Amino acid sequence: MTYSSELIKGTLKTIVLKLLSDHKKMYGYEITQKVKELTLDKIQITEGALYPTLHALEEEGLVTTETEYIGKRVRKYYSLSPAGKVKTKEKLKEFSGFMDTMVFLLGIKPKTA
Amino acid sequence: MTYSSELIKGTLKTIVLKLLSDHKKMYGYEITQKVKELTLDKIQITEGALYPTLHALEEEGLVTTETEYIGKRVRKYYSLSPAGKVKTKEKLKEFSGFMDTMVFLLGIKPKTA
DNA sequence: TGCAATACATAAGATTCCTATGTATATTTG
DNA sequence: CAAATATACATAGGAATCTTATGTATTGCA
Repeated sequence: MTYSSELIKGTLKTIVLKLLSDHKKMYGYEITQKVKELTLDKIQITEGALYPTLHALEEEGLVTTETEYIGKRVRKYYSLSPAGKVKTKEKLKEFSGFMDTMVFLLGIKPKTA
Repeated sequence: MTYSSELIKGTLKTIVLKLLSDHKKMYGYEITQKVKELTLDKIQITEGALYPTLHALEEEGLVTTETEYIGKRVRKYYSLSPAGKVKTKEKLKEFSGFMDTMVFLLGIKPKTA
């Protein structure tokens, strides 16, 4: 089962930033697989969504890139810039607050981890 | 402070359905005010988003309407249909699951209410 | 050798929301 | 009492974000 994609909307940048803050350095395909793995296939990031997002993050100066070759195949690694680290904290805080609000509004009992 | 609207995307229908399930009968403007009130202004539903959504819910057969006149001013009440009640439960369950997934993925500590 | 996986990328289209605008009535306030 | 604000509906145009589809190319495996 995959969550209807409308729920994912607006959260992709936050997810990517968070993963980069945990792993220092990741490439696009790796990010799609990591999300799949961590969410037990419940969230699938499509490449058509991810790559433009990564390019946007780069343009915003939130990530830096370095290209590496694995044999003849190119791999583009992304890392958080200092501004990206700040932005990540902001995004996580905002999302956290949004969820608290939604939990209250919808009367949902969160799984107390 | 208002949450950046991108986060709200995909949740509007769920919010409306939930409010209708709590209040039996509400009109559009009332819904915008209720959300504002319950979220302490943190979530603002614009009319440009709400009315088309209500019309969509009606077309989908999830709500029924009745028009009332307050003096000369029209008021259009919305209520959940049986199918709407079922859908509400589904949507809430889905959103709840999505949040659990996101909490894990983003390493967020939910406010244990 | 052919299929699946890895790895990048973009274009066209769908969805969902916001901003702006429009209409009209009712209430509050200076 | 006039003007501003609040109530109450509605839609069109545009922005943002994602999906689907497509394209290119390399690598691993059966």
